[in-house]
Amino acid sequence: MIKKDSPIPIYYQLQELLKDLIEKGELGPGDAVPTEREYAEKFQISRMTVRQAFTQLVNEGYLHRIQGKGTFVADRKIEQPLYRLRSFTEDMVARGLKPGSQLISFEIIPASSQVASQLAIQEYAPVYEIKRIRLADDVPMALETSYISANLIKGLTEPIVKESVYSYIEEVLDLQIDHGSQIIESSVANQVEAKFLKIKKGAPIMLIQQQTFLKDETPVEYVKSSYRADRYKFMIEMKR
Amino acid sequence: MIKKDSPIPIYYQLQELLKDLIEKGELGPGDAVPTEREYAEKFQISRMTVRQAFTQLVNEGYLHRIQGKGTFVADRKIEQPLYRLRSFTEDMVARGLKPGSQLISFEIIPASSQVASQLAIQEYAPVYEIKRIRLADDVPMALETSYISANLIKGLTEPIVKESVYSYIEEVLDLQIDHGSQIIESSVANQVEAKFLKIKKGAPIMLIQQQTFLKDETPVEYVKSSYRADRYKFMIEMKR
DNA sequence: GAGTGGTCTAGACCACCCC
DNA sequence: GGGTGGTCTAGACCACTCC
Repeated sequence: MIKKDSPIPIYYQLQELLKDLIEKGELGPGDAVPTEREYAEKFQISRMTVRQAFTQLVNEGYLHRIQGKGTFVADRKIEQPLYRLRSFTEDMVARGLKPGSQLISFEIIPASSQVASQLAIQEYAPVYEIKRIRLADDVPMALETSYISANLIKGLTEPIVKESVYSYIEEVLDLQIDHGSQIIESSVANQVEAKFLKIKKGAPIMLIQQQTFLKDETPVEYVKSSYRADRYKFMIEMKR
Repeated sequence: MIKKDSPIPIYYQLQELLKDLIEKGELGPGDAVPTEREYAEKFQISRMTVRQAFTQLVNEGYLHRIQGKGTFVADRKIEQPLYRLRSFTEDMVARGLKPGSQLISFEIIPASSQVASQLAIQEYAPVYEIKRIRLADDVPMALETSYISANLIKGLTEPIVKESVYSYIEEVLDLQIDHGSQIIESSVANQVEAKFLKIKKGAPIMLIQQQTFLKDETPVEYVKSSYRADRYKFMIEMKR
């Protein structure tokens, strides 16, 4: 179980062991984890070493400690909704709005240097460029341009884009979208954004750039969106 | 410097001492921090205790360690993802900017209905209202108004506000800030914001409202901030 | 009072970096 | 080789929770 003569640190072995138990569901949210002293005794290691493993898992949000009581598997109640990556459609549904979409253009173009760097591909490599107006309750919510590597995601067609790109990637191609990073900034609408979003030029907009990744850090998609500030707010929760 | 007979843990005292040095600019990005053994010797404490302080500062993004070389003040990073709830000061340090603050006003006022509902207190109950200009590298970054229930957080004074409200709450009052929720939206600067932030009226700003909570969901603070859009981006990572 | 996590000690050896 | 951080030990006492 724990190899003391392994080059892998003991605290790390214990950490992975516990993660496994949690991820396999053998320890569910709220369950008490064996005490630090129990693990120290069981594996004949120092309690400080057990603490080192526990501490990291606490920092990663797997466990929480209560002095005098014990160590418990964390509820992911708060953590999950905050960090969950959603498609536009999922986001709107969660907000109680009816999602909609108008395709403006869909084509394969050579990647610009910016897009290439975001997708970690060669400049001029083929990418799908998908421009859409995103609607909520039939009113424009955002103007969105999405870039996807054509060499990674093959066979994307207009009908698929009108359905759901995420479903195609996850279900048809069986690639697992794992995480995304977003950069959010404020700006004001230019002429194009004003026209498509039906707002005045100079009206506030929220620019969101998003990269999405597979588990192995391969970038899948790069999206630039301009949201109407009068209709869209971004909410997140964070742990101290 | 370090009080060994204090009820405040030694590792925590050392942590704050180091944070101060960094925030006051006495230790700049890339500078080597005294070694673990040096601190252990200097304060006559165990090296493990020094490590505990260092480890937390590494996790918070203040320091980074290089095996065989030493421990260094973290480099400036342009876009630092926010995984955890940070004070303005912590946020700026993580971005490699020097945080600063100018107090505009500090008073006790009766809570408006909006503030009362955010803090889960009665309307007209006394709250501290703290208005500040937040600086990054000595240039205005945000205009911030913070509301704190005067019945929950007693004894807040101007000198404390000029130091660190979070430290006061967490260290002196021994209340543990646990999580926060933020609402981010885009807007344009009004006359007041334009004046304090030294931007033009109508320039884009990012409005961030934040509630912070203790573990038992008691709201501690409600903050409304207007960030200069040309200087501030919000970055977050999310799991699918 | 028994058990838990929180803090702390005074060492030890290892892996790594730099001279 | 000398110094750094990385890991680990085998204890100790404290604060807290629960009974």
